[in-house]
Amino acid sequence: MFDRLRKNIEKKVILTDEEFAGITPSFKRIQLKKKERLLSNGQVSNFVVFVDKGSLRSYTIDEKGNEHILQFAFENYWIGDLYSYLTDAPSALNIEAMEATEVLYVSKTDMEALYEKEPKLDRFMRLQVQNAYVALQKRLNAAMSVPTEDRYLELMRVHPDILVRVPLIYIASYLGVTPESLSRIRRQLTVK
Amino acid sequence: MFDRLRKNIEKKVILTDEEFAGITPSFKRIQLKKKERLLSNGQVSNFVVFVDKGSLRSYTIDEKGNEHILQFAFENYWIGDLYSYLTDAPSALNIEAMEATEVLYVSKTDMEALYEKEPKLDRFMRLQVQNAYVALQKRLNAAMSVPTEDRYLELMRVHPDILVRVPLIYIASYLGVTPESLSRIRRQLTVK
DNA sequence: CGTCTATTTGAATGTACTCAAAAGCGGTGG
DNA sequence: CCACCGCTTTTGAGTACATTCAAATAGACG
Repeated sequence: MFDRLRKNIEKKVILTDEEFAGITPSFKRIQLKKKERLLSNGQVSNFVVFVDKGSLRSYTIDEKGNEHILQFAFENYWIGDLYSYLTDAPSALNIEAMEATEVLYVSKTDMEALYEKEPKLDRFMRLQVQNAYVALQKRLNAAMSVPTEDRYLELMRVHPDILVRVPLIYIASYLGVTPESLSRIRRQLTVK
Repeated sequence: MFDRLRKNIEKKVILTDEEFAGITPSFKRIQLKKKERLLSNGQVSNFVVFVDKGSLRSYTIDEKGNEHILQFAFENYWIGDLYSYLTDAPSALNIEAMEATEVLYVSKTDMEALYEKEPKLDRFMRLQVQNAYVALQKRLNAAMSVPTEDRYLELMRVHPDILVRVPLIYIASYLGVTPESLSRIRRQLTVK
């Protein structure tokens, strides 16, 4: 039931069976249909979720109505809006299932209580955020210095599953280009 | 001597005089001349610094030899390479003084000892990283969805001091455009 | 099978880039 | 104190790359 969650946490901190059992009651399993939203912009992200099955994307919508994907989340990923979570301000993000998805949901209230009760989880989350920060910095740097084609190839290299699970329009949005441009880049690649 | 540091930490956690006195011996004051480097790529960033006076920039150099600025750090900023710090891997970043600068330097060894000794500092750094993450996410999103001109104006609005302290070439690099392009954008703005 | 969405392709446009050169500015040494 | 040197900023011209708009094709799903 919570195998995947435990394995994920234990990549960073080891828990006894008792400790883990103390955590699980705060996690609620939620089923999402394709295109169903976990968070809509304007709402407060007073939760965090762990993806047990399926996939989601978080994205903003600009004033022209264009979507910009910030993050994909597959099995074993954590997702939420940290800004909104920390400040209790309305979120600018939307978080939506890309396919039938199951997440383990913890409310902010429960999460803060867990941090108090189980310091290892506190440490776990700190490491989690640090890693996320590092990954984000790398991505920003790539966005500024690496051609779209190379970033596409790199993404496919690191996440070959994305190609089959995620439509091109979303990949294009994640890379910061239009679907048309990515389609052309792809064609160039098949020619080579 | 450490007034600015204390004020900075106490924006997030309150320390008694004793607690603060327990921390300061780990900080070493370092003077940097203009263009002098705190970190060169290839070195391990086994430290973190607090900027007490002056300013620095962190940047990468791509295979074409172009620089890409990731971060500016003025008075009251913390800077280092978190990735290299966490993993002990050689850094891809350069950190360089933009003017005569004074930083308060803590080695990783000392810092980890301080975390053990003073849990409040642990909490402080966690909040620090969380805020940095949130700011970075916002910047990535803006880079994808907001025109350069608007990002330039926003930067000037939030940091009017940058205009006078930082050369245009660095601002251009931070925004992810060439100096020529930013110069033209600026001209457009004066016409309007 | 039909409908809705995703992907591809084409043509015209625009935005930022490169390369080159001139003008401006600041700091240093004579 | 001024002249010079190096670096920054501006300007111009040509080019490359991604965008927009429009339309055709392909695929997915009920």
